[in-house]
Amino acid sequence: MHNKSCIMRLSRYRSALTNLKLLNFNRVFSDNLADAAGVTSAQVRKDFSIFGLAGNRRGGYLLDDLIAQLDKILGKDKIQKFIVIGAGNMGRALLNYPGFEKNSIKILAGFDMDQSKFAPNAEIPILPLEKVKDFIAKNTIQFAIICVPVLAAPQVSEILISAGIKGILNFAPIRLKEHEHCVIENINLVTELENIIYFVNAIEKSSTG
Amino acid sequence: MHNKSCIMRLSRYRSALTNLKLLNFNRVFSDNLADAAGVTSAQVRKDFSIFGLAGNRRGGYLLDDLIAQLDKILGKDKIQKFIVIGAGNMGRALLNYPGFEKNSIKILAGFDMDQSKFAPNAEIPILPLEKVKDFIAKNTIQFAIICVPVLAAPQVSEILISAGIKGILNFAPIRLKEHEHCVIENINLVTELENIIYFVNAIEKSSTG
DNA sequence: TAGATTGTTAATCGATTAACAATC
DNA sequence: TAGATTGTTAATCGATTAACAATC
Repeated sequence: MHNKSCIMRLSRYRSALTNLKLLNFNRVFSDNLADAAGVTSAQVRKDFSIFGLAGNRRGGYLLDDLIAQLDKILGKDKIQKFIVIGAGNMGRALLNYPGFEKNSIKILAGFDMDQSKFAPNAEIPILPLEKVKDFIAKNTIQFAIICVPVLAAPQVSEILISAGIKGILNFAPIRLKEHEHCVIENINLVTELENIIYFVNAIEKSSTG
Repeated sequence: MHNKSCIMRLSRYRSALTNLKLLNFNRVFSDNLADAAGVTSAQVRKDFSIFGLAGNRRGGYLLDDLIAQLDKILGKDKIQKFIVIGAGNMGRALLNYPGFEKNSIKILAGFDMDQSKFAPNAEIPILPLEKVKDFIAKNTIQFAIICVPVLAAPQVSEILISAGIKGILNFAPIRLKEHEHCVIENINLVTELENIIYFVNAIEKSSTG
């Protein structure tokens, strides 16, 4: 099994390659791609060799080939079904995010505890949280995104995991621990901003003092 | 200067500590905190020693002390002013995100090109993009969050940097490159989800095959 | 062929962890 | 004092990079 940053890079390569394709490229060299993805060319070739992605020693890599193979590795050769828990601002933004569909990511429904948020007849329905277990089973959902308040998050993750969810992206500002039967990824918006704030201040201090 | 993951950990420690404080803790041991933040206790002590955060060899660390010192390091001892560019679903979700204010992060305004999004009299106003430069100058803003479509993102970042923005969090699905005068952090939602999908599939394969 | 790029190995680099002396 | 925890040094580990032979 490979490590997280390696997989994140594969995903970035793919994203960069689709941009290059829009510019009518047919082939790329490790150098081009490295530049677009913000890594070194040695890193690109190393990553590719790990996953058996081969090029031509003189002509680089064929764009279509490469994208197709990355799609397979990243599970983009079939639709991946998601649900969103919590239909607050962030939850609703994700329900309507236009970038998912063209990336084989489909959000089937949202869930909330607050009656005023329900929208059972919307294109992507928002349903009561107590229906989530049934919904997961009926639609064989593997993935969920958590956008509930911090206090609700641990409990919600328990419910999801016991209902059979295998992968969670958590936006609630509490670190949900990795689980034996479920991959969990945490994004903490405040932490991301604090990181930026720190480095801006650090640069200022070092240039001032 | 320290590396990104170290600073991200400091931020996570802080977040974990405020949770422990809610549970009426007065002191923590490196062990407790490590558990709450998902790292080893050696890592906690190492990080603390780098930043001169000292404890008591028998009594661990005083919670209030620790939080106050982390606040200083992370720039939380004063209000950090942000703007949001792009008032689509994601942009508006961030404008209304309740977790920022109690973390010394204040969003002063949103900006968009689409007239139908304007809301100059809202509590957090949404203004025309062409006013962004003036607004940044007048309000001495250092930080921005980009939530515009992928094609607009590079141009928007240029505008912001030339207007004096020093730190950017970018949600558009294109990697904006680090800039001499500006710290840039990219979050690509699709990449995060692809990462989860990959590891769920990898686990399934390894347990099946 | 000559030139350029891949694929891979070995070297480097840095971050994490283990271990333990200091000390409360 | 005995016991427990910090603070720090040295060892380990793994990821990144440099370099170059293979080859198109």
